[in-house]
Amino acid sequence: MEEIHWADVIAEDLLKKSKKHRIATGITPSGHIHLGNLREMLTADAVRRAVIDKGGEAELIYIADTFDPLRKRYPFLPEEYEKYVGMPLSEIPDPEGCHKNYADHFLEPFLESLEILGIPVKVEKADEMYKEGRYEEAIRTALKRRDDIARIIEEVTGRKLEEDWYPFMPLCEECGRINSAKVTGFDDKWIYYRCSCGHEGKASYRGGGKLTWRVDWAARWKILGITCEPFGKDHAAAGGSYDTGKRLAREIFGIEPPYPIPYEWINLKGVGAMSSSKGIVIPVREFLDVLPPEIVRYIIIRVKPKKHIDFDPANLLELVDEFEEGIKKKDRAVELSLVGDVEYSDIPFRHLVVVGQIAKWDLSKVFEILERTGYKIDEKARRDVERRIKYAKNWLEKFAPKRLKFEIAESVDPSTFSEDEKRFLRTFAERLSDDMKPEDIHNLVYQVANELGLKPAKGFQAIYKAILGKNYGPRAGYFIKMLGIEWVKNRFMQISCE
RNA sequence: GGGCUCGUAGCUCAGCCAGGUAGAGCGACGGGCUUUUAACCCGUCGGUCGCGGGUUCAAAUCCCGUCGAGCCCGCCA
Repeated sequence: MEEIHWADVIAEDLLKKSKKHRIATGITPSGHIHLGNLREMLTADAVRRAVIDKGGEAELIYIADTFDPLRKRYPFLPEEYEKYVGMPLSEIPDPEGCHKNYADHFLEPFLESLEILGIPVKVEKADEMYKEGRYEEAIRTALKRRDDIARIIEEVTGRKLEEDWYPFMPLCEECGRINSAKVTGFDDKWIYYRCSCGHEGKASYRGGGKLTWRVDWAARWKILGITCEPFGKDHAAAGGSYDTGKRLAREIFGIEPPYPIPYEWINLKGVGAMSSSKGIVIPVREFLDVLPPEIVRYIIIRVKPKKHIDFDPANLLELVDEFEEGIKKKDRAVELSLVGDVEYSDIPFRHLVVVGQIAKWDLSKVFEILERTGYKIDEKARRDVERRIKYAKNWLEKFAPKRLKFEIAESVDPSTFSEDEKRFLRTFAERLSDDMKPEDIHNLVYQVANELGLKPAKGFQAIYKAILGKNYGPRAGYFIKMLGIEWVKNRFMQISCE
């Protein structure tokens, strides 16, 4: 039986309702946006592609909650940022001074990442939406129907709202905070408030504050015409924000709530759930230097949204193997992960990691070795290797387990070699000559070992020990050729003549 | 207390939604390749599908219950 990818299942569902879809995503740019956040984007994008593949229309909207207050001074912020707590992210200066404001600082690299990942989004910044008055009607509705909204929230969550609760958070013009003022009344023109800083004032319907989270969410569905939205499991819990949003959408705003796609967290192996506030984070942008976009997409798209992902950067090779296997089999998850018209050659990433190290990341040497190891280097392969070798290098440096790395030892101590090993190295070195091919060199190991009555394995070990200080290493023939016959001879003689 | 997910081979998991003879990869074991970084090829071993009930001609799959693990329910996805 053929297995249907989860994105296709959802797309089918969506298309039963309508041909056209707007899928919403939303991440608060309060800190580095990380791999966990990315799940929302990729879940949405996989569905978008699936809908289009089935002949529908779909687009992605990314709502940046730039008007949300800074909740606390996160560990990565300087002490003086204490004073900005409670102010909207869009109104706080960039902690590193390189962008227009705090929100943009984290937003921009993220948007750059989305582009690399091939995720086309229409970006909406919440602060701008409020300031432009796009929320105006919703705010009026919400204030007028305060009692109905309160009742719904109380019914769904089982918690009691305060008498003076309003679904609106005024932005205090005195202290600049958006989470400290209480609405005291409203008329057609203004919303009146009293702030905990002591200030009393009036707020505009355009940018003078924002709706509280649960109401805001339902309101934006209406304003933007959202038909589908992935969201974290926290919102999906019974009595959570989706449950209230659903009723608010129908009963207050008169729309059908979007098709929900709850998804699970991504755990960093051995560390825990990724969370910007806890500082457990690999910023997405950084990730994309280490892995090609299609692999990053695959990490997430291969798994059903409701299953949690344990992500272990050190184990990536297996995943890449699986991906490369999937290309051949035209696996759907792989198909949904490929970006643009990238073409893969048949050279495994795993192999590039080894070859790159031998070639010391010199491209022409890389090709030389690849050809020697039997790969045909045509245009396609050339482009592919040029692209992926960079990732191999970065991955190796950042995430790879130590055993995959090797380095030429500066020097080795001859006294750590046995007589047999020395004898082997000396004989081997004497027989080495410049005109030998890698294959000849490889064969020489067997010849010499046999002549000396040693097991070939012993010979190989001696060679690696002499070059790397470890008893294993890359294929001996081309490795030695690569290093230069003279150099190897010298090293071996030096050890064996001590 | 509520919600979600998971429990299938030694390990990682697929299969469950649309019931029809238990699958893959890795590992282990055996063999091959003039061992090479977690290379390749062939083969073998390996599972009471957490447990108990129910529905059915037929259940890993659907229903009820139960045990165990993880996560989420304070406006962080």
